[in-house]
Amino acid sequence: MDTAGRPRRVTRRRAETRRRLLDAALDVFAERGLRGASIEEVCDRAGYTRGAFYSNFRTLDELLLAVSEDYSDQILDRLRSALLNLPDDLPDGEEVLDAALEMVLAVLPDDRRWWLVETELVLHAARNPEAAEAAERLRRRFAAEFTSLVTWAIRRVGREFTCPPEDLVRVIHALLDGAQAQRHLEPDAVPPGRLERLALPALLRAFSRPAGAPH
Amino acid sequence: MDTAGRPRRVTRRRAETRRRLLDAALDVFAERGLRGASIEEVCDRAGYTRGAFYSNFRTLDELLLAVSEDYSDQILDRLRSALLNLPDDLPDGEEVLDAALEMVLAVLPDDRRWWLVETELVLHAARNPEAAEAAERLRRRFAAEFTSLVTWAIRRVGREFTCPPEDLVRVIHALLDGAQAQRHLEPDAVPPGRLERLALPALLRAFSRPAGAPH
DNA sequence: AACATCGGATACATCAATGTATTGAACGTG
DNA sequence: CACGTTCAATACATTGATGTATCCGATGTT
Repeated sequence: MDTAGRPRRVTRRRAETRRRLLDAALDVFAERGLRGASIEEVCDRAGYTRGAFYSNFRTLDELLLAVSEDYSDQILDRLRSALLNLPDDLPDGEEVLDAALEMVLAVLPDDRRWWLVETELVLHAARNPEAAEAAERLRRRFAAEFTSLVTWAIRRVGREFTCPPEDLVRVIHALLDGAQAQRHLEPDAVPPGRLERLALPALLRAFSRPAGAPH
Repeated sequence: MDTAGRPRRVTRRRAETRRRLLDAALDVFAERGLRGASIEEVCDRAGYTRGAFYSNFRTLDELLLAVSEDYSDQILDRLRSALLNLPDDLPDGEEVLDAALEMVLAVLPDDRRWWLVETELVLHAARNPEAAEAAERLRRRFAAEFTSLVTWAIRRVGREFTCPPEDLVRVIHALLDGAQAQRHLEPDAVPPGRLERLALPALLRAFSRPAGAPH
């Protein structure tokens, strides 16, 4: 009924239903896309009828957004714990960069469903002003957190930026996005991490330097 | 009726109808997406009824592919003529790279519709085996042509690769893709060419060197 | 100019999905 | 344990889109 209404308290049953709907939706959206998915199919897979859906969400659009928030939080958690827990015995000099990079790559999800759904959300937001606002919030939150993590890691690794951190993060983000797409489109030609290992070391070295080094 | 049938000869009228349908479809797919678009809306905008559609295509999927082929050919034409007509008075040394880069950036389309439709096709292909095959062909054709253009330009500019050309092209492609997405999602934060000018010079210098230079 | 073919318009039958209104069961609270 | 509330199931009315079968005007050929 209302998702923006009273701060309805969530019973156990409700939480469980929502969880299962979100999980099912990730699958269905990945397979069929936003407009290609039907409310009924999501409910079927979650083991409910449409009644459950209408009791928890108003539209498929709203569900897509919820799925995205949910998953994106999971990614941030993993990234955070990977970067904040870099081992103490990192190698010295330049190799430290590559070591840190490996840590990050290891923790980034290679989930095809997520790629599909994220892309779907991007498209949806690009077309729909209301969705755009919500997606923008999500994106900002992610970018802010990501930037601060990268900043922290660059320092941790004994380097400093030679450009605004936001710029570097944008470039990294762009590259990760594009690489992800190629990987999923041509899995054989582009094994996971391939493009990232090619480009990121060069970029990181171009946009940061050992701390205290002369310009 | 048949798109794979007899090589039906195209009358003037037919060609015109097809053109207008393709143009209308670019708009409609951009606004609504593949599954969100209706055959009727495409026809309305093109100034026809659904009869015209069914006489030229079998499904919306087929139309999407046709639109993509059409537009992608246009891009290749522009790229080709830009790169093959680099001026004779290019600057010397390292700046030649930047000069060439500017030429390319100037000619790449910044068409929001195209970004939307291309992304839509990617998603569609990722989900649909039959579409995947067709999209794959398109992609290959583009990549091959693009690679040979870049290779030509790198030589033309007095440099040589320090990695397989395909790798560099993939990295460039990934970056262009990701940058395009950011640009369209946050037009204010990411003006056209911003990320490209940040990252590409660094990447080009990392993966090519002046011809004949020592390793 | 007459004719055969082609291409697009129209009418129709069908279907899948939606949102709402209502019901009955599960839940957890006192 | 009983009661009131919450939640999901069900039934129903409605809609928008699809594909086909048919028709008629446009096109270009001899």
